[in-house]
Amino acid sequence: MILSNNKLPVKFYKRNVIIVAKELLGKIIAVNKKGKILSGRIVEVEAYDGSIDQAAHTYIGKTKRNEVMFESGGLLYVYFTYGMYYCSNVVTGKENERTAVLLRALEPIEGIDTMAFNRFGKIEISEKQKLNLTNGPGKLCMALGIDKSQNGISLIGDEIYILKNKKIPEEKIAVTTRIGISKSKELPWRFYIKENPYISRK
DNA sequence: ATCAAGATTACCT
DNA sequence: GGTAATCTTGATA
Repeated sequence: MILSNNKLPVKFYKRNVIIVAKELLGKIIAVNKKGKILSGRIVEVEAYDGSIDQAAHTYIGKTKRNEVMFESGGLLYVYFTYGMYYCSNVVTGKENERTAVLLRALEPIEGIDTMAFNRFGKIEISEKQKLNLTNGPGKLCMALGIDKSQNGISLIGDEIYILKNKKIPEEKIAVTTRIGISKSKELPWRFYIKENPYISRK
């Protein structure tokens, strides 16, 4: 059973997006749906910074869609993309810093049966399907039941929160360019835990 | 009003 | 490797 009295404090989030991105690796994100807990260990993330990064939604300035990213750190930014998927981000930095960390993959921990149902419509899944449960930004939102209604909620609240866990040492963090973008491709802002089988791809 | 692009995924060869 | 699915968003008129 995951305890919810060990949440990361707001201060954790109000720092530079690259630092927060790396430190989010290994932490536990939990969703509390009417008392039912779904949780997973964060194993892959990407940083987005609207001040210099053309791939960030906030690069163009504030819009209705991206306004949550302009708030100060500690909120969840959820957006809808490709007509069918949601993606979750952790807002970082100070107000108007317009930075966030995209959650790209989790290692499922608690509520795996519910996640399996959310993803595949059934509870019994193979080992192979288990690896495919939360290994992508759209997949993990589907598994955890995250949608637009959670856009802007506090990560210090009771519905969605992230728990403290020991820091992943630098030598176990892989650094690469980000996936699925066409602008600012060269920025090395994707981070994942080396050797982890639940990452979206090598 | 119309349009192109998109921080993706599943399924195909 | 490639591509269809599916629709919101932001830009342009």
